[in-house]
Amino acid sequence: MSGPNTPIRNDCDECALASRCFPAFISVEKRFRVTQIITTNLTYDKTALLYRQGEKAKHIYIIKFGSFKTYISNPNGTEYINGFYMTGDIINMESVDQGIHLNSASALENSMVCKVSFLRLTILKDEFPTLANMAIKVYSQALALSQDLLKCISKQSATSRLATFLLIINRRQNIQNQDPDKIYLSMSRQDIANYLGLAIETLSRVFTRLNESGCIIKHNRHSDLSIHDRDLLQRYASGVEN
Amino acid sequence: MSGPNTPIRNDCDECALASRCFPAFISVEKRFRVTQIITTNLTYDKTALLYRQGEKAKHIYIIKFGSFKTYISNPNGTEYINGFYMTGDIINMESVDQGIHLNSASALENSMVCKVSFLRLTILKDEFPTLANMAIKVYSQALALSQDLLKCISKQSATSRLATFLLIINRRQNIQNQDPDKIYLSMSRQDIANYLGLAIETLSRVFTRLNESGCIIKHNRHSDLSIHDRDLLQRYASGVEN
DNA sequence: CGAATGATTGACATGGGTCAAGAACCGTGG
DNA sequence: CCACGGTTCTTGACCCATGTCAATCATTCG
Repeated sequence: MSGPNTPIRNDCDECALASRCFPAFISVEKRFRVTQIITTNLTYDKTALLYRQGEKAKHIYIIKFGSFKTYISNPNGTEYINGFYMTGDIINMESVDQGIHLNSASALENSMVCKVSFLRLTILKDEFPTLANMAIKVYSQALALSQDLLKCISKQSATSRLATFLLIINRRQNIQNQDPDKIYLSMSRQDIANYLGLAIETLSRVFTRLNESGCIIKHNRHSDLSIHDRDLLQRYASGVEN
Repeated sequence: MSGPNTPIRNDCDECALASRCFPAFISVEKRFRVTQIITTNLTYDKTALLYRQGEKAKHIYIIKFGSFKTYISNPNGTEYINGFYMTGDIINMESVDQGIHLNSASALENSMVCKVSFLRLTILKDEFPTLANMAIKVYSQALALSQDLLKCISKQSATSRLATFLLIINRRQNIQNQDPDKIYLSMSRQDIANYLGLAIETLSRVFTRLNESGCIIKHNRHSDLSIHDRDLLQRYASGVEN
């Protein structure tokens, strides 16, 4: 419910993400220009809204830590989750064209983001032409990811949907994780079920089945998992195993 | 099976798509530069392969007419369709980052494409900086579309999946269609079923149900439909109606 | 015209949705 | 720290939608 707090500091240089964010494409001497243009370190509490579907879209958001979901609300009250975003991801790239938020975004946990207006980004791009290459690179990545995620959902069985989902989440978290088998699910079961097109009860049952079969381990909190038998999980994902 | 034939002509000026393709962002006097860099009017016969998953990716492809599907082949032989592309669409934008084809693409009908190498596009971009804006616009659109398509699949019931799919296809075809209610499905039932995560028989049954309920009309060939009761189709899509 | 491929329909089995109850977890206040 | 209520997750029982298998019909192409 709470909005963003005031920025704490304006320094991209000591950001852990700098190497795969805007500064990476700009020489160290000129980086001060970036911090002039990017609003850094906005905090959002769990459940806080980043933006609302239908509003004018003016910024992209880079997640420094934490996670967000994006969702579409239908007139009849139903919601469709269409994306989960985590550390290092950029939110709202799909709205740059139309300038209107095509979905709403809310924080899944206490999170921190940096935001850049489309307009200022264009200014920066004219100053630093290499930035255009970066934009294309990042967009291409985002498209690849989005097609990858499609794989979860176009599968027929609930088991292979969840298995695929877990593998993709794991791969994305591995960029910052130390333990390569650890999975942290910041979203609720309801959100996952919605995203995968399953009933929450089915999802829960599949979780227990994956646990009993020994391919994943559930820890104390239901948001903490680890992959125990990656090979088996992969076979579930591809639908060979049931 | 057959490959591309030789280019017929090299002229973007008289192309119906020019207004929403590269030339649109370049002054008329300089357009000759575009035709020097783009390979225009390659023809692909039905079932012909545009590129193969795993190969080095060097080009994007603009569909002049016709349609293509992209699909991922799993080691165990199964295929997953992850996209349908039609007139005006650009194929392979997701591979620009990694430089490797993440899927295979094949023609669903006799089609014509223009292709541009990533490299030459970068050259052109340096010459015409506005092109970078176009790239971002096009990528943003592609992302928006891909999220839109996700809606089809994350729905629970087969009926709302197909209804959503038909509405999206219709909207995309309306850009060039005269009759706004006409739908032409160049892909097989098998392809649609695969894409929507349904069995082909279920899909077929849903088609008949949509037909019997009067919301779509099937014409002589199974690829030709029209929307008869758009409102009802929309209710099916949103899951209000069953 | 006939074979091959693709689409539809029918009969049956089952995975997963629905409803309901119970368990685990979380935040709040004492 | 524990007690309490609300929320979220899990489990069970039941049944329907959809997958599977098989037969038929339609369409395409030689």
